[in-house]
Amino acid sequence: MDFDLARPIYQQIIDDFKKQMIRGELRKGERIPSQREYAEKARINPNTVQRAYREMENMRMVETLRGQGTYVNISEEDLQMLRKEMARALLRNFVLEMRALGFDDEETFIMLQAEQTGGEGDNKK
Amino acid sequence: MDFDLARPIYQQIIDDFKKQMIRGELRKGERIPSQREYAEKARINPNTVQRAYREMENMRMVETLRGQGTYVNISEEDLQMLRKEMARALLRNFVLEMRALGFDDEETFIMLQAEQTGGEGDNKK
Amino acid sequence: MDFDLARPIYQQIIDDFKKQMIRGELRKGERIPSQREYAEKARINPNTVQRAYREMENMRMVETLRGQGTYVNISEEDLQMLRKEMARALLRNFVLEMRALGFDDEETFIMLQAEQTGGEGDNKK
Amino acid sequence: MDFDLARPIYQQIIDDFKKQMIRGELRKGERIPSQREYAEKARINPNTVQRAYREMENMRMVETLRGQGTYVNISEEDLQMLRKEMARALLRNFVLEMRALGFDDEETFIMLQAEQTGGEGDNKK
DNA sequence: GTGGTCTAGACCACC
DNA sequence: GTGGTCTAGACCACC
Repeated sequence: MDFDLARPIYQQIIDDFKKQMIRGELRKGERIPSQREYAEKARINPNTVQRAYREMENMRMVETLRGQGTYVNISEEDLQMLRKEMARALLRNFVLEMRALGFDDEETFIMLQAEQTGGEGDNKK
Repeated sequence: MDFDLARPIYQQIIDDFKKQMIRGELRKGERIPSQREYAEKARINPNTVQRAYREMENMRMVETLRGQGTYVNISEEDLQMLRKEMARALLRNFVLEMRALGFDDEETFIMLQAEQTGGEGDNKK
Repeated sequence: MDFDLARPIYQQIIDDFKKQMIRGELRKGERIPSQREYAEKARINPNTVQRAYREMENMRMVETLRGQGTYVNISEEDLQMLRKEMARALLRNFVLEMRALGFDDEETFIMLQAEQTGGEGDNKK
Repeated sequence: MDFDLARPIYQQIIDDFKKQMIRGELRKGERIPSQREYAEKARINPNTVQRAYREMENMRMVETLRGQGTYVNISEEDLQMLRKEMARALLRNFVLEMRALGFDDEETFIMLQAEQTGGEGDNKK
């Protein structure tokens, strides 16, 4: 048996930005906090923030302008792809976990319905 | 922003046993590995294993016979409750995460269907 | 023949807190010493204190606020139950020990009266 | 706060013999096990047994005949004194503990009656 | 062999 | 400062 480790912080930072972008809380062209600012608020090492920002730069999620700051730089198209990817991962994991508990897809399906309506009311667009 | 920590090892051990019991791989009366055995195989400290075993003892999931070993001790009833609880947690988390990505329940519903049939074939009982 | 072992320290710690609560010396909402503080005063290992505190947490005798401390959290009702339980255990043990010495209940009864009045004066409410 | 240690084994041995004598299970003139025998059965160090036997010898509870064994040697009178002493200690401790739980003597008295009749039937001579 | 208790101490998040 | 997790290892009773 192997144990799950904590997801690396720099990846958690990236995930957090991804979610904000997907939710529309962070739009193309907007400035994200400076690395120093972020590190202080989150009380983590600036190097960790730098790594997250660098990877987002590589993925073209953001653009860094030397001496000016870092700006969101993601196309609507890429955003949609990202959104679908993240949903797909959630779905896949969910289905597998339910099966591991011995629920067949039919049951999972019914339970999802119950959870959605029971949870906290409707959530229609 | 707060970061996710690793789930404590002793809890991961408990979760693992829970899953094994739910799947019927570990039945009432069966002996689980000794604390030392487990610690050596998993290469973790015996104290960590002991904490997991002690908590399972407190939850009445297992029964410990000094000098003899630790035995599964969970009623069919409790097992069913456990199974439902774990499923409920999965469902709840899944629904919330999908909403956080901006999918409404209808969409989530449809995507689940797609995932189930597309994933790896049917999974009917 | 088996010999009596020392009652584990962590249980003695719990018993001590129970008694303080029952006597009203420690009331709901009050803070108990930090784990380190207790360990230093009693000159025992912090882990031993932590085990006692954790078990009290599990029993809902106290509530732990991370980074803040540990607070008494027991209902008046539970306190009364605890008090009766502890008295019952004392009584049961006392009766059995007296019988083991060959005193019948009548004799025990009379001796108790003598002890109470003779011991250190009255103790009426 | 100080913690209770285990009562020394040699004292536990002595207590055990005292109780046996008081109950009449061990009478004057009877032979008790050899030190070696006792140590093996109880799986304790022979030195510990020797200390217990030596102290009983000093108290004139037993008499040791070199090369022959150890024999109970206690007068009926001393036995009665011993019995009363042990009862007195039990009583004293019981009364104090009940008071510490906040029960007044009247209450203790009534609870004792309930315990005696409720416990396991009558125990009249 | 088995589990139970305890010490010593590291490292961490949260306040 | 607070509590939480984990390692390393001693020593013990019980089988």
